[in-house]
Amino acid sequence: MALEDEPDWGERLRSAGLRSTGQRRAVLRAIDGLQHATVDELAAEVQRTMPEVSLSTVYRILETLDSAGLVTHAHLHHGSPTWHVVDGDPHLHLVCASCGRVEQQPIDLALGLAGSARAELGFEVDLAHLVLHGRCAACAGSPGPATALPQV
Amino acid sequence: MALEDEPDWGERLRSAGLRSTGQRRAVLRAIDGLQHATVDELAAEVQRTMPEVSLSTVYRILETLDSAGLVTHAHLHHGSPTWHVVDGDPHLHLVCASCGRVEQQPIDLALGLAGSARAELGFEVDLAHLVLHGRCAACAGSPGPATALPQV
DNA sequence: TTTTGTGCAAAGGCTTTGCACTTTC
DNA sequence: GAAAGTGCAAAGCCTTTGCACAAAA
Repeated sequence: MALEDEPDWGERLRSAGLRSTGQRRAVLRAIDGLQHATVDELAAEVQRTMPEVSLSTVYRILETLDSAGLVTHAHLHHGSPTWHVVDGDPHLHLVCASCGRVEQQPIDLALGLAGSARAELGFEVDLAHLVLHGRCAACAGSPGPATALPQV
Repeated sequence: MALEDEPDWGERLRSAGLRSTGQRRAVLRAIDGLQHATVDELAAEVQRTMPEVSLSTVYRILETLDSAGLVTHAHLHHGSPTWHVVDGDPHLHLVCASCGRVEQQPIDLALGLAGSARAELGFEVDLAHLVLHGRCAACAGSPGPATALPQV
């Protein structure tokens, strides 16, 4: 979030062998800023500063960035996928079925599971794509003050 | 599927407070037989014996059965959800990103993860909805072309 | 007989595609 | 200047909905 930490998106694009266009940088910036945003949310964010960017361009950019490995997506909710930047910091997602909130956790949480799957089944779990559905602390019954605001 | 083990779908429907129609029984039978089938696959299976059953009817029946708790669905792949009957036997799904195969495993595999999530985060994981993406033993081990095949 | 379910066809929403123009390298 | 990217609009899925008819209770 800190502006000074803002990655050099142009550089990242070039490193990935892609051309650095204003639209692509804007989409990267939007994904990085919004975290877990849907296509429409990203498009809206981009169009705030570049109103002429079309939805189809956003779709195409997302696909390009995805195959280049710069971003990835997960199906956290039923409808559209949500997107986020691929950092050096893979994480898994916890999605609350009650309040809809998404939280991230380091993949360490699931290292045991991954180990078991590998040892017992030979299955290599992709932890960065792991989504845990369930109920967050607030909704599961902790009497605590519900931070249970609907996402968005 | 041993025929003698075939559940009495009409009875199940009635118990759930639903009317027992030929279409509903056929959809239940198809879900039970195909396992992890998509809407189109289910419709095709049903239409094999009841050609006049329309796709919209299958959609409506799935929604009805879902809210009645007789079946459930998971988003195993990107597109359509896949459906399966709710038995006394919850399981989690392992989806191979290379060959697209889906395997089921008892939820025991992830009990440790669920415990950690509860203890450390207060998050109650819904194990029956857990999907592990990754590479199955065949695709992870064999350096073959499997890793390059687009999912079917 | 009343209530609920189904078939058909049309409408909706989200995503992809074609083509001419613009931008990057 | 060549190759790649973008905008716009149209086309394509998949899914839902409206309405008259059919089936279940």
